[in-house]
Amino acid sequence: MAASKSKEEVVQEFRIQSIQEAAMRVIARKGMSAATMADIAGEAGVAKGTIYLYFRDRDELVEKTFETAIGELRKIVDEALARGGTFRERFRNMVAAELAFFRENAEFFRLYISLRMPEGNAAQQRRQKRHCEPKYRARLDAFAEMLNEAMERGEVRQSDPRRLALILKEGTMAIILERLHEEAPPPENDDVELIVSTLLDGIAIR
Amino acid sequence: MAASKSKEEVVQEFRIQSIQEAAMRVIARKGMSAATMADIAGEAGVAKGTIYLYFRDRDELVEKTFETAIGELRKIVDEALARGGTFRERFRNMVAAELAFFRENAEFFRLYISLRMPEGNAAQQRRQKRHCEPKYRARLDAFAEMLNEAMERGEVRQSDPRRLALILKEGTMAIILERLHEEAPPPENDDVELIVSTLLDGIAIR
Amino acid sequence: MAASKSKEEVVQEFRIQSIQEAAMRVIARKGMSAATMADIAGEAGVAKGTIYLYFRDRDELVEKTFETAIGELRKIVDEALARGGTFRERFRNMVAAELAFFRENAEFFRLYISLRMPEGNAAQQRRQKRHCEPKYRARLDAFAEMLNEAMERGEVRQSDPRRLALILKEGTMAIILERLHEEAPPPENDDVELIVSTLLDGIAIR
Amino acid sequence: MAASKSKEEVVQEFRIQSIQEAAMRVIARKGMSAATMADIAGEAGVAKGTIYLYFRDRDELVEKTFETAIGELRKIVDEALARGGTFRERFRNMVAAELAFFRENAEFFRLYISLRMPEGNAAQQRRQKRHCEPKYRARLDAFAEMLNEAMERGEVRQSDPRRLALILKEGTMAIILERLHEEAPPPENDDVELIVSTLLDGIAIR
DNA sequence: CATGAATGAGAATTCATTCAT
DNA sequence: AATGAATGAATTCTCATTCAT
Repeated sequence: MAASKSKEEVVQEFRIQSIQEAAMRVIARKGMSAATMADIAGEAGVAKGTIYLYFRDRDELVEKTFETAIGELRKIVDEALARGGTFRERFRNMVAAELAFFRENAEFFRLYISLRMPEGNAAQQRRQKRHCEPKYRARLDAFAEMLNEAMERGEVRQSDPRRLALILKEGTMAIILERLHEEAPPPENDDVELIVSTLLDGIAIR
Repeated sequence: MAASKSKEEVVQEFRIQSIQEAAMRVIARKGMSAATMADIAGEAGVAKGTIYLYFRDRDELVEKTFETAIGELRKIVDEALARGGTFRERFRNMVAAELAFFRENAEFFRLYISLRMPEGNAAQQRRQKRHCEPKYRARLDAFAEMLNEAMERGEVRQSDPRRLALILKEGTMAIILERLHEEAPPPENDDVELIVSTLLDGIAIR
Repeated sequence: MAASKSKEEVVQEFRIQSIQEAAMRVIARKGMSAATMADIAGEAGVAKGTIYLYFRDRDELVEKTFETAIGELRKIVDEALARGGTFRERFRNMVAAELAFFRENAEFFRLYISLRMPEGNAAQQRRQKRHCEPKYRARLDAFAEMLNEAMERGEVRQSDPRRLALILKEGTMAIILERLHEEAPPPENDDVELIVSTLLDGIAIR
Repeated sequence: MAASKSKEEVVQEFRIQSIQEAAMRVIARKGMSAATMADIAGEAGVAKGTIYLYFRDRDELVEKTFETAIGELRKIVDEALARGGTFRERFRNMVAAELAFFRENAEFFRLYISLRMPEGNAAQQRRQKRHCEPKYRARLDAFAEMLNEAMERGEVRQSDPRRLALILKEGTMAIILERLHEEAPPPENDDVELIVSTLLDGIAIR
């Protein structure tokens, strides 16, 4: 009834985590289609067959891996938003949290970007099937809701909240991506300020 | 005006174009890794072997296809920018041109998004190698330069032009992507206005 | 005496040997270029993919197979030579050993003959690359050295030992080849005597 | 009735000869299986399709090419033998003629060597089918006959003439092959003498 | 006649998945 | 539970041959 896990469950969770982390690293390094099960098994330090004890097939492994990773990002962002304050403060906290997350999960980034791909590729046979597009959508809707509330409070001007959410999210993401490429990116806070002021205040001089 | 092409050249260009268009369609439909040479040949209405008369291997086909597609986008955007006017007008023209391009090349979109992936996947073995990341970068730099000039003219507030370019481009792209998903997207002009006013004027109420 | 092999090593060696023997049989039967990986796999009783667990590609399989086969011939000939005696005796032993080897490895013969092809086919793209020409050369040099010693002992008249080695080796080989063709070749010993006396004593009547 | 050829026949013969010579050069350079029809057409300076106007398929081209080349060798050797004299003289003339032929047709050599391969590869599917093995056999038989006559005249000691022919032919060929490899081969006459004395007088000191 | 672009059967190679140990 | 050798379907690529121009 309580939360105590049997030793078997602990081992099992550890295995699952190791394999997912290995999958993330390998996919990040070699790309979605070049990452083979052998690569992932090697990176995880297990035999190929072992992966199939925990995941039905390659698709399930990739899907679950993405879900787990996004779940973590979600937790971090939610915590940032929960700290309350004005919309500007909450947006700043969110951006800062995302920058920090990707700093520590740089490898994951390339994965994440492909998450945003539209689904609809009906017959997409082998790799990279449905995956967690839905998760990304859900995250976005939550952010749109936050924008909506801010509009109602008069903090943000009236507009389609979903579209604003997209612009803000992707604008932020663009900077995160850029930082991953840079040898010596500027201090995180500078970029947080740049993003917040650009998106909240615009770039035009009035 | 002269420079007339021999019939062979015309035929050759036509073939190359047919194959590239087929490749775009198939990749858009089935995804980068599920698109086989057989699929592409079938879609193009030629035999498998024929593709190898025009492209060394699968990698070259994909690479060249992307380059061609980006080249077209570039042409369209350059024309929009050449129409001059204030920064706001030029940005509006550019956004409108991009929206129009993707409206007519919806299938291409999914390709384009993967273009923006960071390189660095050194050993990425087979598919989806270097590709045209550089092209995307070059496009971005041109836009950053335009922003820089606008700053010097006092139309845009001082900031890192490269970062602003990223935010504006990806913010725009996010809306384009969204439109591709929507059953009945709003009039293009509405979205152009939304993007321009959001990014130039910000979303905050002062 | 110790150096006992783990079971895995034994199995691995067995597989390698099976595949190489299958390759020899198939190449002997169908010729170098008509022998496909599917043929070889079928002959070996394994799946196509299995071959690639033990050999990088077709070229490596062929190369290694030849090397192994020549190594065996070498062992047999070396044993014959080690039995010592006059040059005539040693040559006779060598010839007899080679005849016996090819009797039991008739299939291998057609392979062997192509081994002797000159290299220099620099750009030879796919099949039949460098291969074991060097091995054949090394064997020849060893025989030339034996001739040299015989000259110093006064058993053989002075001449270029390398050229003599060539004539003797190829003269012997010619008979071996002939025997492979014949429905009912004469007793091996008769041919051994014919070769030895022809090459040592000449055919002219003085 | 006379020998005069129409212009068409002359052109046709010229084409056939060009293509065969190209085939010889390419096969010599790249090996039997790596030599493609495209290679040969390119070397001959004609289109691929043109070859099929003169040869049914690749097999016939190779076969006819070999036959032609061997025919030339045959003519040269026959002339040498026709000069008469003792067996020793005639053999010397023959060896000298062969050395000279291969000096001027070095590229052909690698072809020739593969001619001597045993047939019997029943189902040998694609390349390198029956070919002119028979021609080589016929040449050999003629030489065996010459040996036979020399035996009857008491110039050569009694033995199986066919086997002697083989040893002499292949012994000679071994030296020719060697010369093709050497940067600076010794004077042709030295090798002629070496071959003649080795094979007629033997190498043993009595 | 000559051409060479197009073809497509067939060969090499890869890799997700299974299963005996 | 874990392993990794073996599998074979699926894929890329080659090249002899054809045929419309």
